[in-house]
Amino acid sequence: MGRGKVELKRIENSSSRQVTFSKRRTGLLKKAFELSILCDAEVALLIFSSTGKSYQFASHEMDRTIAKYRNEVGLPDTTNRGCRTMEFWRTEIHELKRSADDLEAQLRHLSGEDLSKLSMRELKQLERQLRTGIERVRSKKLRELQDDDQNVSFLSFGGTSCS
Amino acid sequence: MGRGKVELKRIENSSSRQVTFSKRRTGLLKKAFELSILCDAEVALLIFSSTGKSYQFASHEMDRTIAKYRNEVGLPDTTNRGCRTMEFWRTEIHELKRSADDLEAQLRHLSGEDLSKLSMRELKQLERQLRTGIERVRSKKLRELQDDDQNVSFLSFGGTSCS
DNA sequence: AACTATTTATAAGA
DNA sequence: TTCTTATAAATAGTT
Repeated sequence: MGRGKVELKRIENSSSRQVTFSKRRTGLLKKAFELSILCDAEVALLIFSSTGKSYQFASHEMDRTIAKYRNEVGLPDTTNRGCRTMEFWRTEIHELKRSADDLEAQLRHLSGEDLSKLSMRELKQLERQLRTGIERVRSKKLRELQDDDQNVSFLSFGGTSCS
Repeated sequence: MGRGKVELKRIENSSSRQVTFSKRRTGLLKKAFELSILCDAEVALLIFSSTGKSYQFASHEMDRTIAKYRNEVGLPDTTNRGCRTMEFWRTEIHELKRSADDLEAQLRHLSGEDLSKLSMRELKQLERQLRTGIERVRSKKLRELQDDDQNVSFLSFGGTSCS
């Protein structure tokens, strides 16, 4: 984005590299922040310049996010020697439950329940989504039936040749 | 960037939020990668969706970058008690994630995706569910519109009486 | 650090 | 999910 396209490789000119680093670092941090807010995500970003200066962003407690990562990867967390406080787990579970609630609300909406809080815009979107869904289910059904027909044709052809 | 400006706050509509998460996550990972290449920087990025799914990028060894961070910040290494039940919590979280995955699968089915493993019986059931849902959404929409009409009638009656 | 011409990212819709 | 398109945002090169 800018006056010219840039090849994806280390910028050789040191001062250009420095300037680009500064601009893009800012942009990246901003976008990490936006993602965490808009999408309710947990984001941690660590940046070290080639000269060793450090910059970071964490939507939640940095250590917590790192702990989650270690947990995910299956490695023991070196911060706490593999142990975490009760609070960490409590929060983790609470958040997962919250998102499950969210998913359940979506399911209710798609079943046409609990619509009272939805705006007209959301209702329209929901209807579109349902239309699409039903469309796809129908065409899948049709395909299945056609496959069955083919089987039947094949079988009765065999039968005919035998009689 | 897009057809409209977006307010910087949690996107309420859950499926829009998911779509935005998917797009922006991709963008963010890409930019993290580009920064590391163009500017010869060390970058680590951890992202967790609200449903607990994890995504990451590391230009170098992730642990190395995290270690650098810890070194930078100074190791505040909090004490750790009550960590014997770690396995219990791990399992607990694993199960919650599994049930979230389940819910997500159901949602995909209702959106007509991922139908390949469903039997004809299940497809029929799904179609019925979708029919019911769309019916309910439509009647809700209708009621809303009728309410609007009433408001409009009321307003124009008022207007008329004033002119 | 500011300025813009351009490129990129992405929101909304299909 | 993936594509398309209109628009918003980021940023490369310049001053």
